[in-house]
This record gives sequence, C-alpha cells and structure tokens, in this order.
Amino acid sequence: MNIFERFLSSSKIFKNREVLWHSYTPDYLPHREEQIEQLATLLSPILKGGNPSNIFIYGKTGTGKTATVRFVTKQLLEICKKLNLNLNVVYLNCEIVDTTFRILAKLAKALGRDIPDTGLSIDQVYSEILKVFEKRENSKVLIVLDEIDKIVKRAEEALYSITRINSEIGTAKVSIIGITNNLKFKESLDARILSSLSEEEIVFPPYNAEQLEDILRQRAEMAFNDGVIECGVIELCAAIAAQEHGDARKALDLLRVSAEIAERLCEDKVKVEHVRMALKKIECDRVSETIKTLPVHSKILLYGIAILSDMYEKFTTGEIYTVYKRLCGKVGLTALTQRRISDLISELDMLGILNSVIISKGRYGRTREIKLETDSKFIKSVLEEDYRLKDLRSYEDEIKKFAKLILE
DNA sequence: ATTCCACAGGAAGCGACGGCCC
DNA sequence: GGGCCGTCGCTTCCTGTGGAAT
Repeated sequence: MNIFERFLSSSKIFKNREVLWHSYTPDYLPHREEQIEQLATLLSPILKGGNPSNIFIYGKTGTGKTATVRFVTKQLLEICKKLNLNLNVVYLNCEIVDTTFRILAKLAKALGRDIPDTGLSIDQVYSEILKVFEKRENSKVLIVLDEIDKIVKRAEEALYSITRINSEIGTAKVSIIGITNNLKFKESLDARILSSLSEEEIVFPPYNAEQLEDILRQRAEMAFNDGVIECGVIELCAAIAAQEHGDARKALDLLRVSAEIAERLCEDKVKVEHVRMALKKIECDRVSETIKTLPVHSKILLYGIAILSDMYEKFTTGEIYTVYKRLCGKVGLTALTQRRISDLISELDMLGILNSVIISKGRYGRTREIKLETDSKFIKSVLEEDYRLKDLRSYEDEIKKFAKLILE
C-alpha cells in the first residue's frame, strides 16, 4: 500500500478545513446582526459624500470585532466602487504597526506613497500624507486601528496626528475605527484625543455558550462531513470557550484541533475525549512556542525559575536573580541587571508562563512572589532544545544545593 | 507612630543597528 | 560614505511603598 494512501482515505472527517481558520470571514456572522447594523449606519454617510464619525469598538478577544469590521468594510468598498466613490480602507494591526512612525508610514503607503521603513522623520511622512490629500479632493479614508490599546502610550501622538489631518485638509476626510479588547483603555487616553476619537461607540458583548454553539454549528456544517461530530462535542467546545470570556476564536481552535486529533488517531468520529486532548495540546503548544522564541536571558531566567519551582512553590525576585546569575556563569554569559530581570519577569508573567503577585513582607521588604504556571519538567525540556542551554541539566544538582543555601 | 527592608517601576540616556538621505 | 532618524535592549539612578518589626 502506498504510504500516502491513508492520508487520502482519512479525510473522512474534514470536508473543508479552511472555514475553521480565524482569518476566514463567513458570509454571515451569527449574533452580530445588531453590531453590523450599528456600524453600517455609522458609516453610511460616506455613501452620500458625508463624513462618518470616528468609531470606537470595544469587546474582548474572539467576540467578532475584527470579523465584523472586515465584513462591513468589504461591503462598503463594494458599494463605493459601484457608485464610483473614492474610498480607501486602511487596516492596521497595532500589535505589529506599533509606533507613530510606522502608522503614518503605512497610511502613506496605502495612499500610494513610497515610504522607506526608516530614515525619514515623522514630520516628513506627515507632510507626504497631506500632499496626497491635497491632490485627491474627494477621497475618503477609513483607518481601522485594530488592538489600538497596544499603542496608546507610545503613540498617542500618532492618534493626535491623524485626528489633526482633518483640520488641515479641505474636503477629503479621514475617519478612524479603533478596536480594542481592553475595556479600561479609555481611561488612559488623553482627554483631547478621547473626545475626538470616541464620537461613537459600539460594544461587542462576549458570546454566551448558546451563541458559541450556533457559531460552531454553522462552521461545522461547512467544515465537516455529515455525522462525524459526536453529540456533546460542540457543546463542550462552546462551554470551555464560554468560560474564557466567550472567545469564539478559542472555540473554533478547539473544534479544529479536536478533529485533527481524531483524524490522526484514524477515528471516523470526533468524540468528547478528543476535545479534552485538544485543550491540553493547545496549551502545551502555546507555551512551548512562546518559550522557544524567547531571548537567551529570558530562557536562562526561566530555567532558573523551573529549577526553583522543583524545590519551592513560590519565591521572590531577589532569589531568582541570584540563581540566574549563577546560571549565567555556567553558560558563559554576563548577567543582566536586576532591573532588567524584573522587566523580563513581568514579560513572562504577561505571556502566561508564570504568575507573579506583588506582596509586602513587612520589615522584610516588598517584592514579587513568583510561581510557575506550567509543569517545570516540560519547560526545562523545551529550554534544553536550545544548544546554549543544553549543558545546564548537568549543573542542576549543584544549582539546587546553591539555591538551598541562599533560600534558608 | 515610626522605621526600614527589598524590591517595584519611572526617567534618562547610551550605543548599536538598519536604512534612508544627499 | 557621512549625516540623520527611529527603534531596541540595556544600564544607571532614582523615588515610591506595604506592612512587620520596633
């Protein structure tokens, strides 16, 4: 038998797996009718040559914000084309495009200007943009700033610049759609920007378990062959995702990975147990993926944390720092300062690899109490894949003795 | 009520880097 | 090829702080 044949025959489960990717925008978004309607209404002035207000969109991850905006702007572009209106929609993900310069540069590029990645000053880029607007009298630009909370601190001036463009140009007009999953984001904004930015607001509530089930059913119908999903699978995926603040993305991932696991096990049905396996797998993949891409010093630091958590449940910044310094000596690297390590610990915390809480031990100071979130053996094994850290395993006992000495 | 530990975390600034400009 | 420019990772110096110990 040809070794590939089983792959051909094993597609008993999937009919079309693409519909489960999160980049896929379906033709119909269940339980978002209201938001689509609101957004369409707010944008409709464009059709008559008017100026839409700036719009602010709130909602946690996986509540369909991006999908809805993509869906509505796509339709808007289609109709503008028909009506011969000049509209540009610039979609920027602020996690990637995260500085004033990069935002303005992207904007200029989208308007057909050739802007180098570095070298120009912000002002130069800004005036390039203004030039484009002077030429194109009737064009409208819609800027979608996804995950706008990622840049607020570093690029408030970018938002300011954009809102300022309008006052400096004539008929052409820029509108902003800001998308954020940080509900507290508004408070941190400068009052001037806030007032011009959030003229209108749309809130995306999290999906509840039932709604998630609807979404999953809709996609499952397109993605799978009939009858391969056992009863309870969709319900479980929906329930798990509902617990995590109604994240549809998570629900879809869960369903997809469950099916992939079932497929790999050569089963012809997706079962509840596959969902449980998928849940574990997704978490492990996430952690190992983030660990692998960490810079060396973070890796060494994490290695130290893994060793310490074999011995103690929780420990402080200072304790880890001494262990970390020791480990640096072993691998022949100069240790970073404690200040930097403190930042690296925060980063690891935000990545969800460890858990840190600031506590006060009274007379004995104020520090962060650190706890590993994931299995230390798993973390160590991932870290040892790095050739620079391979040798650390052999020093483990020595480090443990050393740690014992300073911790007691 | 005061003291004082062991840090947190802000501010400033440095040097390297990549890449444009003329 | 020297002059800028923005960014990044990092250091140095600094002020701030919750609460047990005194």
